[in-house]
Amino acid sequence: MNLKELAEALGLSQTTVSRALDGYPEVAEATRRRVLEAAERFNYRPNSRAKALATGRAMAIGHVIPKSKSSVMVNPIFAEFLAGASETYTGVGYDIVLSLVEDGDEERAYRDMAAKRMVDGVVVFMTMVNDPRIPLLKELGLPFVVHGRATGMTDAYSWVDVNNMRSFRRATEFLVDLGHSRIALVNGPESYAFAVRRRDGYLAGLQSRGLEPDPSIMLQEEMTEQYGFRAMTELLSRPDPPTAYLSASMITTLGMRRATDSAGLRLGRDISLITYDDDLSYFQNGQDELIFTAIRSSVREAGRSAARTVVGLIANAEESEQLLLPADLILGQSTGPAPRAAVPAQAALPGE
Amino acid sequence: MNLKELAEALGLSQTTVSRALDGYPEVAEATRRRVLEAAERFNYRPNSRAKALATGRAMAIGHVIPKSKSSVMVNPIFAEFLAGASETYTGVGYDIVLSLVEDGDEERAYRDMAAKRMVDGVVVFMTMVNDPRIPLLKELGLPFVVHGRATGMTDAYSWVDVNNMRSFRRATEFLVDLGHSRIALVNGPESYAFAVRRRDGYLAGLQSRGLEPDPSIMLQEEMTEQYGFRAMTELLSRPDPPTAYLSASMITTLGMRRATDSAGLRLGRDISLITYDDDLSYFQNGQDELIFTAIRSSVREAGRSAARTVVGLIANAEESEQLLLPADLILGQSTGPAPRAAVPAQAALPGE
DNA sequence: TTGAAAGCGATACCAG
DNA sequence: CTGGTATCGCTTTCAA
Repeated sequence: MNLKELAEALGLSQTTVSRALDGYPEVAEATRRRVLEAAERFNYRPNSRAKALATGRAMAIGHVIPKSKSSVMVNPIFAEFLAGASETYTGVGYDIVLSLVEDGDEERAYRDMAAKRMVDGVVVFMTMVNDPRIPLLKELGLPFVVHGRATGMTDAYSWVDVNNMRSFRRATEFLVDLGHSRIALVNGPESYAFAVRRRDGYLAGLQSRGLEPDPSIMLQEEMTEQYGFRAMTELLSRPDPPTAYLSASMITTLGMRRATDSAGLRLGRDISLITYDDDLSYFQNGQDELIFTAIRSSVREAGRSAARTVVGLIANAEESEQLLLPADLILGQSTGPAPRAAVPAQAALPGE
Repeated sequence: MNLKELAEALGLSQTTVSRALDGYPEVAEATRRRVLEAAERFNYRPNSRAKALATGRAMAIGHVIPKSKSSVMVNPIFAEFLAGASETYTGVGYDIVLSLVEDGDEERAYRDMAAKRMVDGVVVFMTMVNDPRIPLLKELGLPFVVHGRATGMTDAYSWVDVNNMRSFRRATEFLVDLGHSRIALVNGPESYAFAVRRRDGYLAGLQSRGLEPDPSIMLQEEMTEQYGFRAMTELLSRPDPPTAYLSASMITTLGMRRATDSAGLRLGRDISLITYDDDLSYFQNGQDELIFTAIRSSVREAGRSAARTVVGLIANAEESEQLLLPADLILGQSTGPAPRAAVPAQAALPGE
């Protein structure tokens, strides 16, 4: 059923039917009711391709994901972000176009999207230091929002981020306050902006407690299980292994736990481990381990916000928003008998 | 730059330019070269919305994902499948439209997709026993391929699956042969078709080794970390805890490992654990744990195949393919000194 | 308050 | 081999 047929069935012109459906004010109330009722009855939906062509709006947002970084897809953070974004999109009638591209094909993917007009805007993930996609998208004139913040950029652009720096600073301080002095950082690659911020937070945490950083226990690599396993195995085999660990991702942590098992060590007793995107419920279950829930809900909100922003940019090409969400940081310790009170989230500080 | 402008710049008609670009044979070789060169120079790409309207092909495939099952997004299997599918899609010029929907809104999501003509076909995930989406999509006339197989369906439909049943049978037999007689099954919800097949494989494995199943150690639930933790904690607290465990997903296993840690037990020494979608590399690293790599590569191939099939269905609405991929099952044991030889994959048996 | 008609940017049929 | 023109389904002036 298309507009023409619907209009014929109603004995009205396409114009009137279209207007009634889109809520234009100049259509008589009785007519509108009749149209709406018929549309419902015939299960009519406007053809989105024709609509896109006529209005110049595709009503879709592109999300380009470099494929080799397949860890991204497995990342709970990514899933959470996308879930949040989709909440917003469905609310305003936008669709998500997913583009998994080979590394190196990213530029072409964006150029294609822009030229083919499949999407009205894009969301950029896994932002790099000095990310080349930002000037590229500016050049293409494709509205975009960045999840994370590129560093070393002079241009203004819209971004949404969670407070990685503060999360890692507080986690580090927390571990120091528990008595740890050798704390390893099992970070993602510091070519990513978020990894740099996490490292900086870690360093700030050490410094605030008067500890010197040891570069030999600060690792960075693509966040896979294998990496976690190798890193932990190697660290534990040292003469003076760290007693506490900060892990950048759940997947990496999975590998680290394997290594811990292999070494016959027990988390929470022999060593402490804090994972960035881990889940709080274990702590509530009285699990014998340190838990650090930084972000699930913040990331979901970041997704919503990014979606709102990109949609706003499309409507008004001038707008440029920047939003820093506090990571809802909750720390727990179970070596004591009772759960520690959760540390309340703080408002974001400028520059963090 | 659009077709009209490109044609004007070349002093040719839109028709000729269009034909040259799409590789029609009747255009002069010299003209074609000239057109191609100009298109390249002006960075011209046909507007996909206009093309879709004119051809009746959206050149996009929809993937609808129920949101509450957010575990799906985190599932490595899902990521792998999507990566495989996208390889095929990019090869043939299709895009992926992702639709995360609230549970219960699924039917509406499919109806929308069909009526709005955003996509030419869909891929169905997390297939249920007697999945209502299959008759729905048939009714809508939207070409589709199912990842997994619904049971209890009489209609023919296209599906791609990995051999869940055989994987779990062989894993079970493997554990029995190692000397285990109490093997727990930490399964996904048996409302999903794949979970039923896994259970059946598990039961077949026990039976082939002359063991009686114990329903009290066969669990099923949505595959989250929390579930893994709770299930394992509970099982370990029993007077006669199982000595071996079959887990349905990496995420669930993560929770199970926590519980194992809490209980002060060590995998590979005190108990054995096999995870469906786990990674082989640990075994090769000499990790002290049983490893079961069933599927990553098979699932990627399943993704490719599903994409090929749905694209084929769109081209030829009569076609209906069904493909069962063997799970590339590799078992290892590290209690002995040397890695066991990998068990070679077998061809799929009918009915499995 | 309603309708006729001109696009939007491609494809594809029919002539030449 | 090349070009004119109708068409896809909708939105949006412009008239009535």
